[in-house]
Amino acid sequence: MPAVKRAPTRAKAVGKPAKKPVKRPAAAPLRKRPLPTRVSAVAIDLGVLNDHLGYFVRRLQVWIFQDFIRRLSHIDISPAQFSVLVIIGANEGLSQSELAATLGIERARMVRMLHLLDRRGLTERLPSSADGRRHALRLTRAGQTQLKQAKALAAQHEASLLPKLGPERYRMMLEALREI
Amino acid sequence: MPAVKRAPTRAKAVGKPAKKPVKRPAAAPLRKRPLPTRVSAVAIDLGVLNDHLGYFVRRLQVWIFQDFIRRLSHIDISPAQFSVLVIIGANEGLSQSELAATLGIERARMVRMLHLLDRRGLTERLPSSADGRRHALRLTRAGQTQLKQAKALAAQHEASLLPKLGPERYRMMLEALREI
DNA sequence: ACGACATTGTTGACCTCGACAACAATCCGC
DNA sequence: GCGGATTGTTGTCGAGGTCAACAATGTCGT
Repeated sequence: MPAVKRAPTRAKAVGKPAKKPVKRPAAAPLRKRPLPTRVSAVAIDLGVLNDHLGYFVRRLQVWIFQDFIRRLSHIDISPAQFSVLVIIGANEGLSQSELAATLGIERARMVRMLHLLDRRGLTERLPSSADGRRHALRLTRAGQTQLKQAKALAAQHEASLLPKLGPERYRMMLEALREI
Repeated sequence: MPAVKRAPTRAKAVGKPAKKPVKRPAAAPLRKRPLPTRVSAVAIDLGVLNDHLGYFVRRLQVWIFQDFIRRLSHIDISPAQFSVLVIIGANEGLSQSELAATLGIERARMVRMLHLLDRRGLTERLPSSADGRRHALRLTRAGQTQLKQAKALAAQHEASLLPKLGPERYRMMLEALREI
């Protein structure tokens, strides 16, 4: 009986000393008669996934983000960070809550993000004149410079989407999505 | 000087005993003159984000997934799990690698996902007849039943998108995305 | 037939991110 | 002046993506 007794790979490497005998087998015994496997290189059927917008939107989003991340990897700016910098740059003095709500990011998450951007010297949190609770956000000089570079790279990224998606499809989708 | 000395919230609560004095202040000293804050309820400018397809695709994806998750919360099936069940159901006997590649999920991730679905009794990993390395995947009886329910709920979810996005926009986008 | 190499499934470890809960400081309305 | 809401903050949990290492197995060239 070949197959499937291959679990005990590197039993106890560095884990904590006390930790149960480790659920080694992982994939259960499974002792049934074999199955014809797949017909090999035959295209796999997506089934009802073909009728689900969410599936395709997800795939497209991941694909777009990968290209974006790759192109901005030089300056180490993630899509989320880019959106934060853009919004602050276009709305100097807004609060963290407004920023978070605009981008659909949790307030708590935004705190840590801004903390990082602060440490990198890209953003500032100034005391708000009217409201002692708020922080008025703005870009530092360095932040403005960085944002300019990021925008240039992001524009290249965006331009690269056109041929890959088809110019008509691209414009159609962008227009449709803006309205939603 | 009010504002911004509010960091020391719950200094050391439950954290480990030895753990540095904790980077308490978090938001740095910042001692500059205030800034006019925002003009309050004025709509926030998205800036160049308006020209980035990725931004809107991301927002749409998150929005769609939230609805999906909410509707399938009864049976506790995530979008990723749903896609896995659908693919297995439509391609009985395929391998984990094929499945992972089809859905754009890492092989390592797929292992743990299937481990969970196995434990829930929805899927099975049978020894492949031809290749001792592979596992031939398929749904258990319970998995088929569960998938049927999930498909019904997912169809409701999908139907709910139509009015919210507009029927023409919906069909246009689904068609466009399928081709990519 | 044998050995180098590729594939498959698996585990461990790390990191990002979303979601909650709790909290101090502050503001607002009555 | 007091109760309740808002803002920024920290801690914690869990889901996922990524990468490296490994054992078992299969494949191919010679």
